[in-house]
Amino acid sequence: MPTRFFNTYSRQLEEFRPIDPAGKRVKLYTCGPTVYNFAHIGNFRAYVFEDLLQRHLEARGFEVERVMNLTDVDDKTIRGCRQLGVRLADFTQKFKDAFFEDLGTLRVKRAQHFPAATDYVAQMIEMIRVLVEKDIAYQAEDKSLYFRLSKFPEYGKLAHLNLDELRPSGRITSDEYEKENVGDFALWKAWDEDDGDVKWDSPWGPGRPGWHIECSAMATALLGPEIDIHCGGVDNIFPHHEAEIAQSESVTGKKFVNCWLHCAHLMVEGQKMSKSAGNFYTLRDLLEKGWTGREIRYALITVNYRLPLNFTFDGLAAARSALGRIDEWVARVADRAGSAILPDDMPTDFATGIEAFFTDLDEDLNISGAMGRLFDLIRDTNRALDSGEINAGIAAAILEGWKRINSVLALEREAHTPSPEVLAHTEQRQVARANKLWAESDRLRDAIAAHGWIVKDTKEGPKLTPKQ
RNA sequence: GGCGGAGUAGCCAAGUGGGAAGGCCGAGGUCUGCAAAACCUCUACGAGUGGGUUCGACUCCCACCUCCGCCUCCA
Repeated sequence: MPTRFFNTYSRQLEEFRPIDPAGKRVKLYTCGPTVYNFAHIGNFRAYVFEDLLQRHLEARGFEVERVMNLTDVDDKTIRGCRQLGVRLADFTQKFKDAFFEDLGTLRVKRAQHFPAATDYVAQMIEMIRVLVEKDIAYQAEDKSLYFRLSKFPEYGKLAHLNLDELRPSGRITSDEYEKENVGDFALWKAWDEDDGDVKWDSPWGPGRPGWHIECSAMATALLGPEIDIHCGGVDNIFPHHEAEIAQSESVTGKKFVNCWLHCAHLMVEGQKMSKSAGNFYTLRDLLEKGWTGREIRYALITVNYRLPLNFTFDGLAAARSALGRIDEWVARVADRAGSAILPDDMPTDFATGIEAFFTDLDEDLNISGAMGRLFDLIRDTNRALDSGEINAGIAAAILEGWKRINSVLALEREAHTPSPEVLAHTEQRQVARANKLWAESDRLRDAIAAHGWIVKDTKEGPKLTPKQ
């Protein structure tokens, strides 16, 4: 069964085929953060979705070359560094570092390239130069350079907007009067006083690149003129991705992107996330409230990317419970597998269940379906474990299946090893229990708990589980 | 006004022209010194509303209602 994705461009499910003639390498470009603040969970929804995409493609045998850019120069970063009176690079570095730390917390696999816009200004200038040469870019009275939309009739096709029908909104303000056409977007912004010392030299005078050209330049510089998949949030479709297409294709003459994937917005407790509504959360805010990275990952990843995601604390609690169930199951299967290294053949029901996890993801990353398969597998194997139908070899095979599934989900609990002290307490407690010294047993249980472990008495003896 | 997305149990949510997945919560049970945990079982005669097509509609068509997004630098 082929992998299919919903291409924003065609608004249809399309079979995925890489440009690579060998059908192996996949070029993936994902719009990254603007590093002017800590990223919020809405941002991370997109990055977690892209991570699921990358991991699933890899599980399907593709070699993914991914680029995620860092926008480290734009209006907001400039405003931020000016307010603090620090250099732009110093201002953004703090948020770059935080961003990578957050990606780690959410177990997002690292892209091969994290280009920073400020390292690619030369490439941006070169692209603009070509556009000027082709008479597609022009310099306006304000010294800035703009993209001449009349030269790119395709503009609007991704968003399915008819430019002639665009309703003038309040967001088109009067300061755009220098442009030939209100829709023409900036390629190069001429320096002005508000920019402080943030400026680069160019053939058209000092200034800085426009936002859209940043992505075009970094994408084509690192991945070449043709990209398999380009991702972002739905709000990037217009105008950002539309502009990327216009710029890149005007320069290279090639189809910029084969497949566009956009994830829907995230809401918090049914409301649009906003600072004024008091429901604006960075990842750090949630960690402070005691939630873990993988719980947040679970909550973000388990709703299909094309659906608006309502992020709630109930949802986080549900994620915690569901993860606990998975953890118990993994521990139980691993326990039964023991030291068995060579897996036996699984009963076919289990094997098909594991495969179904992946085939569900093949259909536009149907994560809900796939999670259903996983929980079916969990229930079925738990039942079989209860009735003693699973030997060590079969357990080892199931465990292998889980490892494959987890290579996509990245939701397995971190390995914890109990300290010698905890182990000693556990042993002493067994002695106390054998002698029916219940008070002593309970005291030791509390002592173990104080070290962060929960001891459970099972038929096979005491089991230690880390708290959380 | 234009374009697009979505309404399925208390919450999240999947698939499907013919038996309504799965998760969380809840109830019952098994286990247990107790507890906790875990595991098992159960939980929508009904799919925003009203029509239509059909032997049969949650699924297809039409209308309406509600919510959400984009409409020129928000993931």
